[in-house]
Amino acid sequence: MLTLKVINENPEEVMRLLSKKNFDAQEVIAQIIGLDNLRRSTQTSLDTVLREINLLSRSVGVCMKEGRKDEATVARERVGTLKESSRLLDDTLKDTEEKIQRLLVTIPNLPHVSVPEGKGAEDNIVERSGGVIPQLQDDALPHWELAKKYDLIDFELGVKITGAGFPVYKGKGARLQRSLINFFLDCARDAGFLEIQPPYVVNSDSGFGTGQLPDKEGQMYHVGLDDLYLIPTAEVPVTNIYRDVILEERDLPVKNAAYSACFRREAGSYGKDVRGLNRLHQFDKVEIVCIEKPENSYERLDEMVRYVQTLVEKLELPWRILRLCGGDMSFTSALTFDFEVFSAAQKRWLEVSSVSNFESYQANRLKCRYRDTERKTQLCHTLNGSALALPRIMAAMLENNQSPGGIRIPEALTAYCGFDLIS
RNA sequence: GGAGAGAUGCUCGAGUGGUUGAAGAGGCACGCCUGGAAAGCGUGUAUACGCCAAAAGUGUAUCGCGGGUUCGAAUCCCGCUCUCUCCGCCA
Repeated sequence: MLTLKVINENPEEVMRLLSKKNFDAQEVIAQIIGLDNLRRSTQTSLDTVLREINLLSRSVGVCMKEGRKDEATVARERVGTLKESSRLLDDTLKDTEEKIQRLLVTIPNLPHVSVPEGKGAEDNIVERSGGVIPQLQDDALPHWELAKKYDLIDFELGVKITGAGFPVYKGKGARLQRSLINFFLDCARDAGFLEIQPPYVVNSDSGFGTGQLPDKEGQMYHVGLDDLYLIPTAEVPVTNIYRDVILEERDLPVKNAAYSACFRREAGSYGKDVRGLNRLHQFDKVEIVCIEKPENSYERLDEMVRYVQTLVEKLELPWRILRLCGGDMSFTSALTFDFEVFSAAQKRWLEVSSVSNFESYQANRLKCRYRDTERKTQLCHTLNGSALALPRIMAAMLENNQSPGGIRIPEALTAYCGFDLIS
């Protein structure tokens, strides 16, 4: 969430930037500023009353010791009346703080200046692209047909065991999954990321810290009995490592990478978009997370984007990078680059990665700070990106590399999976 | 799941009602000392919010979390969470 400081100091600027995200902040900003003024004045009054109570209480002790009982009684009675007003002020303060908090979390992050104007996906800007889109034979199959033909993935079996969106990978399909995970983790380590194996289930504090709660509650599977959530991405547990943490400047940047299964309810999805591997309730992903000093965070974002690019290149997939427009960006992001690979049989681009700088928006929720050179604490910037999500990589790989002789495995992976052809 | 013990600052650890944000030790930082280092000595070492134009300063809150008793709570009472030990179960 945004800090009160930013809102108080530049309300006009905040509103102007938010309009880029098609968010009209005028009313909520006015409310917050009003409530914040109330909060300040209430705290000032409360502090004054509490101070007097403290002084009087101490004097009671002194009076009793010196035998001045009458004075002590007077002080005691005075505290009694002050106590009542302090209770009222305290109620007002807490109530006001809660209201401010509730409003703050409804405001999305400010977009970076380089974010293009736009309403939706059609306004995203292609930043750069690479690879070669293969010319497939006329009877080329989409990946769900290939998966069946070569017995790589059984979607119906998943339906039986769990439900739609929980595929069962078999044989070379399963081995390919495992290879991709190891490949991505090894690449991340070579690029300087520390490998983390996080819990797949998190508490609500963690859900709040990264912004899934309260607004996106319906997107996560909830384990009611224990009030825990299945993670929608490793971003949640990994970023929450740094919740309520004050890092030293020398610790930055933090660069973590984690594989996890990801669970998403994807309520409301349907149709050809969700066919096969295109959208699942459970999938595998390697995520990279960085914590960085504010002045370096965009440089770090750039590094992460270039890193992800090396992955799609090694996998020999046709790719492009989109700079998301204001209207298509997530609630919490300041700048996002999406990676898409071309799935040649479906003849469409599939999103396989999203790399974002959240600036201090997540850090403010997380209370993730660092001590700068002047020993002052300030909020870190947090960034993350998929590197990469498996299913659509698998889809594009199967489709693009098919030929009458079978499906070719890109060279970078053969050492990991132990075969170079699926036939 | 059953029984018991506990939770204090970066760490260890004292503290059972009255300037205790918290003794002491360690760690860390800076300074002195040294040719350099060690040792030694000295100083400093939480966070949040408020007041102040700002710095200096100052007020309030925080001893797992929430509530209560009291003029006053780290200290007493209640609830919750977590950790540890023993038993049971178990990959």
